[in-house]
This record gives sequence, structure tokens and C-alpha cells, in this order.
Amino acid sequence: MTPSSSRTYERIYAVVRRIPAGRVATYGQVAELAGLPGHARQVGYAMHALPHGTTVPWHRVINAKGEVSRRRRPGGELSQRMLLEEEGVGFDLRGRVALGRVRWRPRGRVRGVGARRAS
DNA sequence: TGCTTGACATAAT
DNA sequence: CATTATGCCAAGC
Repeated sequence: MTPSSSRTYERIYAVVRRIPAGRVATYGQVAELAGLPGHARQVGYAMHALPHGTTVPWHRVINAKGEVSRRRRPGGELSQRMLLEEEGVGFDLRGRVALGRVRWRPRGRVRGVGARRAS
């Protein structure tokens, strides 16, 4: 099967579906979990390709800055922000979420000093 | 069929 | 901390 098949999108959607309410994940994080390390842009592209009545919580995916990415259509980001606020995700005055607080933590962590992510 | 843009990320300045 | 530059892959034209 061609690696550039729609399956790539499905994989991304599967990861996004795992994000619990009240938590958010970055594009890069989703990409890595989807098996596409470094291809954060494709995640954003996949989100853009999502249909309207989708069950995928696309609004829980934000950029590494902790802010909702700007879209081609003005006002769209506000919708995403509203959905997140409804789930309990708070935004600061700069329109950024407390990543260190609402960041989704996939899988158990190696407790202890591991509070650090590979760079 | 080839160039440009993009719901990004990271390093450098 | 913001701004700039480069890399990645896919979709649009």
C-alpha cells in the first residue's frame, strides 16, 4: 500500500480521538503518536480535511505555542476556543491555554524525574 | 506534471 | 520573549 494513502489520515484521526475532553494535544504530539514524527503540518492538513459532522475532536488539537492556530477563515479559531472552554480548558489573556496544565498525557509516565519531553 | 502554499515545529537571531 | 529562516509532506492549481 502506498504510504501516502488515506490511511495516514485515519491514523491521525485515531490519535485525536484518544484525546480526552478537557485536555489538548499539539500537532507535533499527535504526529509523533500517529507514527509521523516531525510531520506536524500533515496533522493540520488532516484536520482541515475533516468533514463537518465528524466525531473527531479536532478542536483539542492546537499548536506548540499553546494557542489556537490561525485559519484561512476569520472567526473559525473562535469556535475552537469556545469548544475548548466548554470542556473546561481555560485561556489566558493572550489567548493561550496553560499547556503545562491541560496538556494530554498519553500513556503512563515513568514517574519520578521524567517530567521532560525529548527535544 | 511541476511549483506554491499550508489548522506546524524547532533552532537561530 | 518575538521574529526570521528552514525542513517536512501533501494538496491545490
